[in-house]
Amino acid sequence: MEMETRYNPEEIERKWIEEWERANIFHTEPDDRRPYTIVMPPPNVTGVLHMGHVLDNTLQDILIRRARMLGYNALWVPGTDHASIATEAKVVAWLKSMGIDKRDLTREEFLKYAWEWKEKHENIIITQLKKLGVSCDWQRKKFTMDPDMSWAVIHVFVELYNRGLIYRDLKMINWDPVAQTALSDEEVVYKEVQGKLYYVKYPIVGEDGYIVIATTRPETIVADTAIAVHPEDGRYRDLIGKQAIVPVINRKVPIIADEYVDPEFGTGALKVTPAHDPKDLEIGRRHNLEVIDVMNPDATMNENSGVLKGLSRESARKKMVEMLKEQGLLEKVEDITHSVGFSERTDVPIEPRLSKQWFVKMKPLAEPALKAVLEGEIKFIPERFINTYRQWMENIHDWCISRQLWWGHRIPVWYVNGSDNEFVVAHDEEEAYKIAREKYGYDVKLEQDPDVLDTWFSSWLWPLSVFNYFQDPENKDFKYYYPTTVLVTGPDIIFFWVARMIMAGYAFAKEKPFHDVYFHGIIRDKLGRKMSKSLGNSPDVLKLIDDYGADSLRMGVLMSSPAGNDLLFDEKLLEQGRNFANKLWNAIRLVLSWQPAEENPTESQLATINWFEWRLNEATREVNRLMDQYRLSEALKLLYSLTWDDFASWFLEAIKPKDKRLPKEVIGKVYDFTDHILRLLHPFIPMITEELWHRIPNRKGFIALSKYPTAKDLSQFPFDEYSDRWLKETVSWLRRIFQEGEKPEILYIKKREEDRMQSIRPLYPIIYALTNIKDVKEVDEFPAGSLPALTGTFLVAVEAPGLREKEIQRLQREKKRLGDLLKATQKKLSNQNFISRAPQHVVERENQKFKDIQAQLEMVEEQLERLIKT
RNA sequence: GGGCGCUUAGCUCAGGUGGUUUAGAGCGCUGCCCUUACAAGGCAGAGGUCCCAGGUUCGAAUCCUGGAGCGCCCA
Repeated sequence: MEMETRYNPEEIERKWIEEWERANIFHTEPDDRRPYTIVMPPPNVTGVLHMGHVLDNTLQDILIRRARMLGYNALWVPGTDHASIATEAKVVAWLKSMGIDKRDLTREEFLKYAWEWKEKHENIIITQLKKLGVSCDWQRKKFTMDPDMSWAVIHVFVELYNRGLIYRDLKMINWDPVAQTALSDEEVVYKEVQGKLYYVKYPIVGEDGYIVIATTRPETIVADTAIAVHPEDGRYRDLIGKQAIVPVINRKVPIIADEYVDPEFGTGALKVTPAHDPKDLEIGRRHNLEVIDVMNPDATMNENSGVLKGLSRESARKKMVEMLKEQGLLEKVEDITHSVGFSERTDVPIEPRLSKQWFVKMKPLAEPALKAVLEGEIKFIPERFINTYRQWMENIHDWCISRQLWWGHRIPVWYVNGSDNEFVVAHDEEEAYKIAREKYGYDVKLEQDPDVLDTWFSSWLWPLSVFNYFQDPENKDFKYYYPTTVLVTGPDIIFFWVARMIMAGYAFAKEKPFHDVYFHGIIRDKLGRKMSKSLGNSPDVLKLIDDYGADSLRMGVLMSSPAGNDLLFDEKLLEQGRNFANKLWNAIRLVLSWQPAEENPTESQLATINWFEWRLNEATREVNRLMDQYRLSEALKLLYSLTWDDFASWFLEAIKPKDKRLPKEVIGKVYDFTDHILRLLHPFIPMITEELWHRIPNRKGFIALSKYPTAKDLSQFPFDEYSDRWLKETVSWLRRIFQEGEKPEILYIKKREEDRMQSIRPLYPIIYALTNIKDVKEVDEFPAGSLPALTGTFLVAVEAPGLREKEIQRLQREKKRLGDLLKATQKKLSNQNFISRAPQHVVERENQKFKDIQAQLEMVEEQLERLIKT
């Protein structure tokens, strides 16, 4: 088979993705192997694949592919999420672009459009995901609004309601005035913004004076129902119990004392607006204050706001400030930086709003979930996220789960005869009527709650519901695959999703949803900013795949993303991946250009094979160790240098024949090593490795289903890290000498302890293969006039008369370095504390080091003297 | 205000539980090479007070305390 000189991923990647799918090799059923299970964090059907998905899914694919190759029954369940609020916003915008107003549609008509939109976009994201080469079981793909998944959501609502863990209440919630729905606390993003602090004078009733309050929201003055001061605050003690007049609307309100007030902030006097601030509402409840709501759902001012009626919050603020100025009640305005909550989805300021919503009581659910993580029943990687988790769980608030939207799971509550307080909770309308009739008699009329549930109220059931736990808790998939092995996700959704899944696992199945949680970093742009559509700094993933190939993309994002650390994305990273793919391609191209010959292997070939077998096994052991600890990017870096440096630059160069012919048994070994390396790499870069593997003669099946290499016993090899270093440094040194025009043929090595000599002796023939050296002589003394050098921990020399001056300088530098090192070592060894307290092997090592350096230094001095004399 | 993290080469980052004789990688940089696997490459090389100050220790990039700068999460 001909191979291009440059690797071209496009066609090859497409081919193997199709082949794998055709052979359906990633589908599994329960059997007697051990399971290794991952459920995919489902991407939204709203979007396109972004860099976060690439990282998240690449990590999962690496884990699942290696598990499969290690002999586990490896299942990766894919799926998509309906993303209630985000999708509804997109559909509304889409309708608008067609000239349709959502308000002109019935719920049913709207949902028809929404489903149409979903079908189209779900396909896009799945196609994109497949392009990454993910090995999930598409046969088991789920969507959070599939009938069975929806049933589970409804069932859980009913179940939790019956357990007393779901309730409806009038509370201050986070209101998104653009999406016009309630949000949970987690969907509010706090940002520091530049604002103004307005100091406003409220006249005291029956007196001449004023009480001055400071506020950032003067438009809510029209909703004030009290002024509060701290009970200990001497400035205002006399005013407590009196009344003040709210400016503009001239309402008389009481001046009250409350511990909540911070005397340090502003003037120490607080305007109390129970309908528009959560803290004020608490104060209001403590003091039985009137609650006056002055806003409409779209955050315009309503009829209670008097002259402000009909204005937006922003215009109302301006108008209020003008009026205060006119009336001389605005004392001053200060600049202030304060924290304001914004909607995660629509990015507008949240309006705190009193509203009747559905809530989940979280405390009882959180308890076992917190315990599981603190006690290590569920492992977090990296561990530090346990702190984040604990902090949130220990201060958990009830979860607002109702959303004033149409797209999503409709709340299974039916109100009786138009009542707001009388309702039944049931799986469906039929059951609702049954329950209602029993409770209220036969003439009931039921009307279902129009709202839907928070998307995360379905997501938290994901690991349970994808295995159909709720409809059939004893089914064999669930029994076999649950709990899943590992969840791979970003720390940004630790509260939204991870914590709640753990709660759901214990609340329903009485068992954790996963053993491990692997948190990866967030991908940011070059400047460290989070990627977002509004910034336009999110690269087009499909274009990146077109330009570099999916393997290179996977490799690029992985090379610098250790667990939990953010990654600054730069297209340069992908060049590294692409260059690596090309290197691998060409290395195998070289291997395949060699022909087997009926010859005996040379001494050099045997030595090279022996050395590389040792290197390969060392690397294999290390890679497996790293991967067992989820240190995937470290494993990949190690494989990168194994492939590029040890295999391509050293092994292949040393074994490379002059005439394209290699002895049969040598070529067999080369194929074995190539096969071995491709398997090690396969989980990381699956497509190119599958392709190259098939090009090695006699490979059957798929590399994706082959066995992952594990290390052999290494005790038979005499090598260690020092011998490896000696080989490489000696060759580099010799190359430098050849570059200078010298042509030595004999390498002299100063004899050392026999076991040390044995650790490098088998490498001599490799030096013959890589340099012009024809012979190595182990000597007690170097010949007069020869050039010595220290390579690794050995002294070597060649005859190179032309380099005398340069070498004198080099040796002088070397002498100084060794002298310093010797002094440092001597100091250490003369320290009695060191001798008595350090572990014996460390002391021995230091002793050995001292002797080595001393011998080396003497040698260098001697050579230097000789060079100078001649 | 509370919590978590980061600071190592020009840039981006690795460096389990302290001890690897010389702290690493990729990119960038310098010199020489289009040597029939690969110029998306080869060979050789330069480049680092490991943020600062104390401390623990025989020994600290690594552990502790404090400080400076930066980032994230929660309130």
